[in-house]
Amino acid sequence: MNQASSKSPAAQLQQSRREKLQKIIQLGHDPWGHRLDERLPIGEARAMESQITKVTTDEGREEEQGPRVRVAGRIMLQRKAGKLIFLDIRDWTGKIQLLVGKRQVGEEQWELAQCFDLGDLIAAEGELKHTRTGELSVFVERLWIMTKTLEPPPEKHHGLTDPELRQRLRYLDLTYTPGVMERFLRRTQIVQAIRRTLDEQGFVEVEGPTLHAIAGGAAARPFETYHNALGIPLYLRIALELHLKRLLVGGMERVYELGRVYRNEGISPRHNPEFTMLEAYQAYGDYHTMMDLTEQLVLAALAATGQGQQVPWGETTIDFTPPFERITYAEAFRKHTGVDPEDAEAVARLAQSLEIETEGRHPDVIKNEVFEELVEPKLTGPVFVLDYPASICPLTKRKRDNPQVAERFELFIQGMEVANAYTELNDPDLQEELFRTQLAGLPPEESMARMDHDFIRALRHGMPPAGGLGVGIDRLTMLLTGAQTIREVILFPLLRPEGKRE
RNA sequence: GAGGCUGUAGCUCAGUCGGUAGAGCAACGGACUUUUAAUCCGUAGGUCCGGGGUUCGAGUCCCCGCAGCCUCACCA
Repeated sequence: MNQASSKSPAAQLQQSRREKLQKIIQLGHDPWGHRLDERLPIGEARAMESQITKVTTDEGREEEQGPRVRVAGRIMLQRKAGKLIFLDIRDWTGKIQLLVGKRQVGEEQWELAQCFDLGDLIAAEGELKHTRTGELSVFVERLWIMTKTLEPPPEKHHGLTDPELRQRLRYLDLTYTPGVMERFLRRTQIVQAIRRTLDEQGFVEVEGPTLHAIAGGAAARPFETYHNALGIPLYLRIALELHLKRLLVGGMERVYELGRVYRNEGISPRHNPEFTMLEAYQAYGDYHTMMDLTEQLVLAALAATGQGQQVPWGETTIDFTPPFERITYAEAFRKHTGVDPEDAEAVARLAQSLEIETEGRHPDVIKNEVFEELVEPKLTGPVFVLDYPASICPLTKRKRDNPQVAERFELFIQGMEVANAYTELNDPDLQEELFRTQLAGLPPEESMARMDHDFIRALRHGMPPAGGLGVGIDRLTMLLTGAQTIREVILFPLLRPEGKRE
């Protein structure tokens, strides 16, 4: 019959929008808009409600007089009532109703308003007053199209609910799913507060390399890539640690990096292949120094989100009242398993009952698997677990009076590992030995590849005794914003590529 | 990587026992100068995730694949 009926349904939905786009051009407007000065964020415009006064007209009627405001935003809702249109527009500070009357704006502007669709970005100027039903509104005298939209927005009351669509179409999720924008803005506040706190304490922020010839500093499978001109394989970094420690050697006494690391591993509600990590190193400190710092960082982040110290989390509440509980690894183990962590045989029996492989493995590794299985889920915290078995801590200094125990702590909240800190190992010979022990069991070519000789050389040049801290920013943000999955705090979590479209 | 669940209009969702694919919102046409998820009348819109199979007949049953979610595995 006509071309429209042969088009795809999506194209048919676009068609009326494209026709309106042409109409806007015919009316002499630019459908893609341009700079707009003197515009007020909607939140600020709303705050001017108090400036509205009541006056009595010459005819003796009482009416309102309000300030002139100019606002811009996306059309969320449109109600047409004859020669009157009510538009709800929204920017990232709030929502406000616009009242557009044909008589009030004139023929030309009225024609322009006929070209508006849900989702369009528009601007309006007029008097801020209340409608008859008391709704604060802009009584429009002038309208602009700022940007025409060609796709229909999501359903107006439910928004997007399909988690896949929410992640793929995050740009829609941000405006149409309640709370999403707020959560990501909170994430920014958290990161800002952490930077501010560190900066105030004299730390300097640096940017280390993300391409590593040797992916060290953590145990994780790296992403592999290749440099064409140099003809060498490279890895995306899995940790910030080894380069920051080199800077400690270089004399940067308080140094941190807040950046992305990449781990080529599984995806889960708590794992995304790329995530944001803070690592901070303080010369002449130790793990207790970093424990205090961690607490300060968490509290500063919390304060920045404008919340109290009781934070809702699912069905329960997390109590961030300082000081956070502190418990040794051994005590925590005993408390939550009922087994003496020193009793290797009892630990092994417990491990076997959990179907953990014990054959030919180091007792501390077995113990730690039991710990992860039975203890970590019970650490609702916030709780600092300190003094880890030395054999599972290859980058950590041992306790002076007990070389079996490493000066390391982890901060657990709701069973999640949020922070990890050490008194940093600075003995180059011991470090080299621990690397070798750690790598024993790996094929020789792989173990040589992982041995970072330059890092050992750096230690031989002298790294001051220091405390080092790592904080998982995504997980911390989850906890401070009530997000039950990491995908709710990462703007664009990794997804498989979309199949064919159109 | 394994198992379970899910996938229907742009969006949110129904779809009985296997018998011609539905609603709301959005869109389009019409009425309405104080609406609030506006309302009322009318119209149009489908690769039922993809591919095979069983059947007279498949959105529905079976097999394979794709994607998402959950659990597990991996994650010193």
